Formats: sequence, C-alpha cells, structure tokens
Amino acid sequence: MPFCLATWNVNSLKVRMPHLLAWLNTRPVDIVCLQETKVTDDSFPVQSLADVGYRAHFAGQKTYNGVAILLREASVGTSTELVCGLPGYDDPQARLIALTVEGLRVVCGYFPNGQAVASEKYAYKLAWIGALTNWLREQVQVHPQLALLGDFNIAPEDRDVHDPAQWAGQILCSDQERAAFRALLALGLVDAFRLFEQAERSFTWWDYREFAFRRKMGLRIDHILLTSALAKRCTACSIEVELRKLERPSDHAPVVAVLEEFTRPAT
DNA sequence: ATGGCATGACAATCATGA
Repeated sequence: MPFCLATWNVNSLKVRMPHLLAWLNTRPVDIVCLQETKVTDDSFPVQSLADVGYRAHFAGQKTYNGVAILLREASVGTSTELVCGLPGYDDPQARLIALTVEGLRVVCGYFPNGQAVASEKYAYKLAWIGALTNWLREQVQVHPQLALLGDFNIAPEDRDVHDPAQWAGQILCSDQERAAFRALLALGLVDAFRLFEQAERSFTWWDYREFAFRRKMGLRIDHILLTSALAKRCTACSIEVELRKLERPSDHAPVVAVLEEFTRPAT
C-alpha cells in the first residue's frame, strides 16, 4: 500500500467539512495538512474527523489562519514531537504545526500572504520564511525524512503562473519571494510536483472572481517539499482539481504526494 | 485606477485573502 501525504488550504474548515469528509472517503490519504482552518481549538471538529478515522492535531485562532495535521488512524501510529508555532519566532498568528510519525517529520505551514510588495505584511512574510528556513536547517539534520507541506503563497517559477507578464514582480511572484523559496530548496528539499512530468498550466489556486477557474487563470502556490531521502520514495504528485469544481469550493485545490511503501528503519 | 468573490465578525460594512 502506498503512503499518501496531502496539503489543502480549506479556506474555513467549518464551511469545507462536507468536502473534506467526502474527499477523505474517496481518497483516504494517510497524512493531511490543512491551512486556513479559521477555527479556535475549542471548536475544532475533532469528533467528526475521528468518526471517519482521522486523528487531528491543530493550532488555530479566531477568524484568521489556523493549521492542522490529520493522521489516518488505520495507517499511522502515534505521533511525537508536536510543535505548534515556529520555534524561536514569536508570532500571534497560527501558521505552523509539525509532528513526527512513522519516522517522518511532517511540517505544515501557512505562509503569510504578504498583501503587496514593500508593504509591512511583505516584510513579515519574508521574516517569517527566514525564521522557518533557519529552523528547518536544524530539522533536516535531525530528521532525514522530512516533508514541508502547505500554502507557501509563492509561485516559484513563471510556469506556475497563468500570466507571467501580468504577475511579474507582483506579490506571490516577486524576486525576493522566489529567492526565499529557493533558499528552502537549498536546505536539500525538492519540489515533489516537479519530480514528474506535469501538464502545462497546472495550478493549485484560482481567484473566486472573474470565473478564474474555468478560464484556467491560476497560480501554483501550494507545495510539498521533500528531503532527498523522501524524494527517492516519491512515485507521484498531483493536484486534486476536482475539488475546485464543487459547489462552494475552497479557492485552493489539494496537492497529494504518493510515497512507496514505508519500511520502518531498524532500531 | 478599481473591484470583482468568499469568509468571519458583526449586525452595515469591514479586514483579509492571493
């Protein structure tokens, strides 16, 4: 049985629960990273997810942000080393959660949007990613099998943008953001999606406005980065575009990476 | 040049997203 890792910005877990449950029913991925849950921890739908076989770890806040990692009970054991919030970076915004399961370090991040280049939020975005990069530099040493999944809010290359000329230098596509993305790769991580041949105009986010989805006007800003040890085990990576076609969809589609059968290292 | 659409908080608009 292959082992599947997924990431999905749900844009409100409360609103997207029916979609999430239906999706997990047809595609029972083993580990699911969620962003923009927009729920406080006391109202996280723990029971509804337990009912369909998933154990949840979460770090949320009111109205904005919020991240979670769901573990499929039938396929993974106990998790350890739970981290909520970016270590060493004092941040009231709930944007990071990490845990270790099956020898796998799973880091789920909701990167700041940045709003506009040169804005205060842009500076925060770059600082946040810088702090993440520094923390991961240590993490990849300790955990050779590490996966960074989430909404990066960065389109790494022009081929990840429906209209590169229109987006040139804009937020999500600026040189500094792309450099920050490459700095993450420089830690020894690889973009799982680009390990395989993919269709042109493959995106993970489409604006709700202007019929952007049907017009294929999107960006690829949700990613799964893998250490080389994991990349060797990765046999496929795809975007679950079908979920963007549903009624009341999230503006993001999930990304799924498939790993070949995991062999527990000898202890 | 601006807003479009969606969500949540809050009770008519407003902040935020990307």
